Amino acid sequence: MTDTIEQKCLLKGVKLTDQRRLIAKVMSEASDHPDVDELYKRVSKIDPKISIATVYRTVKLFEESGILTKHEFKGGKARYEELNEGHHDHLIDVKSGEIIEFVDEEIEELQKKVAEKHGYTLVDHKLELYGVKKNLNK
Amino acid sequence: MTDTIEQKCLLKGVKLTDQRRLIAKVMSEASDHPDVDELYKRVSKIDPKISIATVYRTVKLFEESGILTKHEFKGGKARYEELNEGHHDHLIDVKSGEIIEFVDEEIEELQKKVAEKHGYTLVDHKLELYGVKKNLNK
DNA sequence: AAAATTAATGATATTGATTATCGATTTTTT
DNA sequence: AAAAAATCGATAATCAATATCATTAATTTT
Repeated sequence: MTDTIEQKCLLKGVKLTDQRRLIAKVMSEASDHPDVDELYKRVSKIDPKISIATVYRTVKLFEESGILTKHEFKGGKARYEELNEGHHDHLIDVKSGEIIEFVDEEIEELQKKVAEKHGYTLVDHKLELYGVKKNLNK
Repeated sequence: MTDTIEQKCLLKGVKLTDQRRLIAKVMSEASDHPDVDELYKRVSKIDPKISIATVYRTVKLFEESGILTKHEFKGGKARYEELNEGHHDHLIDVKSGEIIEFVDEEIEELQKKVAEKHGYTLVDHKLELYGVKKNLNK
């Protein structure tokens, strides 16, 4: 297991309040990619007083501190995920919405090469694959 | 040169009105990736009567007809581009906003493989590279 | 070709996600 | 403990995009 978000905040000097700590905890425990509404629902169960404005503010703060990443998948609202060393991309099931994480070193390498070829240093990238499940017993 | 948008509409049975024809022409002549506001500005110069609602409606219609593609680059509004056979991805200069188009067959192939490996058939994908220009005379 | 029906337009209201504001509360500094 | 600064909750404002609706244009029916 890797560091919790709370630990990362300590390391990066991001001040934690009760609300932030709660949001950190819920995001650390999430194994999916919740949007703000969903996250708000989850934290509200524990602290019904929390404001959605605080949730928005906090995910933004965490994102700017390099603790969360924001995904803007096709035609949906922004979704958030804990940012860990092991970067990955996403394969999205267009029927069910299920999200599968994957890493492909070869693709990563080729991306860098493409950028270099055009005279650029790659600083970020976004790769999303959209697919439909294959019928395996055909 | 490839077909104009107007020709594609004829082929695909998309009915053209004066407004749609104008939007088609402006998009066919565009070599960049304008958002709706920019497109509205350009068509307004020729037909000042046109409504922005019509521009929104038309790009949506063209997109659904497979004539335009919509790009949702990081944190900006939707941008549109004519869709031609030769698919390509985008390398975005994070400083200037300049957009460079590229194709990399090897990456395309690997994407399909990744999807297959997870039991999926790739139906779509999005690849965006974000980079900074290299100092060439170093 | 006029009447009737259907489709598209322009103007504007509405929506939905996100950000901004602002007074109240909490935390930190002095 | 008083003063200053930061954060919060509630809600207003913003911004892109869609929906509504009366008017105009195009198409079909007679």
